[in-house]
Amino acid sequence: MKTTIKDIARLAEVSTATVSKVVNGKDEKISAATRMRVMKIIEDVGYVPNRIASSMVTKKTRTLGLIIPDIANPFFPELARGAEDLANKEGYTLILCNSDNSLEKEDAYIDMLQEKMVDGIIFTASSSRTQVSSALKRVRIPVITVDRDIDGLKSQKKIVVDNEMGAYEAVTHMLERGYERIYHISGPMTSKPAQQRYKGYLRAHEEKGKLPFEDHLISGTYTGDWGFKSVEKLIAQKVEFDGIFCGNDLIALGALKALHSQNIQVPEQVGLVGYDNIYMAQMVTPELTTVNQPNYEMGYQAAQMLVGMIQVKTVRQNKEALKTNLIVRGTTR
Amino acid sequence: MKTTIKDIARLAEVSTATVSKVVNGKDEKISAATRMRVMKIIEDVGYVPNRIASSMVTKKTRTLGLIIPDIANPFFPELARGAEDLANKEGYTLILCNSDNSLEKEDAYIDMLQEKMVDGIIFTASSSRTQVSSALKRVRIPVITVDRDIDGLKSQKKIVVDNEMGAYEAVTHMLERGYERIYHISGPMTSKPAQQRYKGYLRAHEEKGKLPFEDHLISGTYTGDWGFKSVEKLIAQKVEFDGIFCGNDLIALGALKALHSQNIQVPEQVGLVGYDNIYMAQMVTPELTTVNQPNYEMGYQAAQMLVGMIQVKTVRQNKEALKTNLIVRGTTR
DNA sequence: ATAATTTAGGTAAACGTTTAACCTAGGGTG
DNA sequence: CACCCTAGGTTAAACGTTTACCTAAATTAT
Repeated sequence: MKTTIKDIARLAEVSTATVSKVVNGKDEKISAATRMRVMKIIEDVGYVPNRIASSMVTKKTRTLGLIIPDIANPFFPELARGAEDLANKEGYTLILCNSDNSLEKEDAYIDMLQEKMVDGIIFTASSSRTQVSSALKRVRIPVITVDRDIDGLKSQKKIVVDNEMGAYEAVTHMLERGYERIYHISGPMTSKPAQQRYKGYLRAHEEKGKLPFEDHLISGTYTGDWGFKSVEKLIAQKVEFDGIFCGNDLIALGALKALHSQNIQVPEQVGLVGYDNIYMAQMVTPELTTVNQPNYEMGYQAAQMLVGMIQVKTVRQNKEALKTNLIVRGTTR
Repeated sequence: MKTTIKDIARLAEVSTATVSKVVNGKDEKISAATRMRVMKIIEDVGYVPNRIASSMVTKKTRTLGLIIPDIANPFFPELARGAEDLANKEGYTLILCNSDNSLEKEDAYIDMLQEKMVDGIIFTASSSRTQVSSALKRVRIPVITVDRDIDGLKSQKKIVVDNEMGAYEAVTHMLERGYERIYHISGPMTSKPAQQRYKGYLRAHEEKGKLPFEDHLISGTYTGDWGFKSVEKLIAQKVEFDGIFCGNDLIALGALKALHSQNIQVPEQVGLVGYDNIYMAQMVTPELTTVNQPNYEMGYQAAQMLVGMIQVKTVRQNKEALKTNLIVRGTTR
């Protein structure tokens, strides 16, 4: 049978209130002698307090929920790591939820997290979420959306990055280095970041006085396979191009592989730029030029903002916009 | 104020017991009419049950803990994903803990998870853990160790892979393809998998009647940087070699990058083999020959075994050994 | 028609904490 | 000597469920 606070109280010949105070460090009113005695007994019998019972009365679980599409997608581990680091630092614990970009799974997780009384949720919505679901309406705890915000979600706080600017800088860089026919292999255009990056791509062309040519947008999924296949197709169709701006690094890495397999020289014949700056971007040859998205920071700041919301009712801002920066490496000349 | 089961009971003019039964589907003894009435009210007022309170009485939280060194290390996201998938399927939720290979953090997490009354823990120990700590001794819930087991942990169930065999097959393959001077750039030799893989490396040489040359073992960390630097050093020292067997894919990818930067042809001049078969292994050129480690499966089966332990007291086996398989791709001739 | 059984639901204790409110003995003050 | 403090506790209610056991009414068996 598990030992409870009552057992400790009995052994130490004090009340449970006293033990509780010692355990939680609220021991200003406890004499040193008593405190030592209680602590010794706790140590001896290996008592571990039941936080579920605490939560019952304090109404705080010191647990956060993290809903992301897929932890196996290299974009998310760093974000998760950032969130977990802040959570841990503040004494919180993190529940990991993979939604697979499915609205039903997202909703199920939202309900589940609420049932488990998490203190707040960090939420990267699926790219197909266009409106607030009933599960989302039921939410009565703080929610931070990160990377992708949700139209119409009331009292939403968000962490965003300036996707348009990131893409704008990347494409401007390509144009200035003399690449002329730049395709854009993007993720699903239902996702906000994809839309914004595309806008940046367009604006860069505009400002250089160029009209992008026809069919320059190749929209699909955020996977290496998609990048590989798209480039293969481009080559098979013998279309002309000397640049590819990819919706993320995974796509870019797939594209790079396809270019290599056709013996197309990068960056001499074709310039290639990714987005996200995942760890692997610098592990390939040539190293990938990419837009650094502060993934770790996003997770960290999201968690920080969330904890802020939980602990004080009033949060100074409801939007934190992080900056991207272009990292020029070997895939552009 | 949050609505509770009592509110629902009052509105539906039934007892809380009835509501509870309806919510949990234990409604054989509830008339259809009553059930419908209760369900409608739950829907209308948006009642969400408090699982913390349930846990108080059932003593089950339907939550699992996952302790790994670092989710940002590409080896772990898939494992985590596998674990989460099974957990979710069985109605469990997963708490993510990054230990950074620190014994203190591991111990802190173990205590924390116990305090939060998780039903079980999936544990990939840090490579430096040589003995059971006091936190580990305090554990009174099921623990599954995966990939790395812990000597002396009583009643431990484990998921392991045959590391020695995987390495043996990889190195045998290299020897048979004619590579003669094969270095082994490994992870930290305190970790069991590193030791076992090294054993496989040795056995392969032995069976081919070769004595490995001096200083063939270069032991460090499981990072791309380590692979890169080690190869750079080898080259700087002008040592002769025509093969590298790496402790994991990250090391191998770093090594590949170093070889590329020195214009050494892979696989013609030097053969290269990794270990783990992470997603990125097939995204580089040439694609990396590697030992497939069933990461997703490991996580999935660990969770499965754990849930089994939780739900029935008796589990048929306490060790599941998974098979690796060599995937020959482009970095060996 | 009556006894026995089934059906549908109610009652209340228990789970392990926290915490506001209360208590008490000893010491200091005027 | 009456009064008030303070230090160092204690008491007991509350948190929101589940569930073993109970009961009244309805049905079935005899």
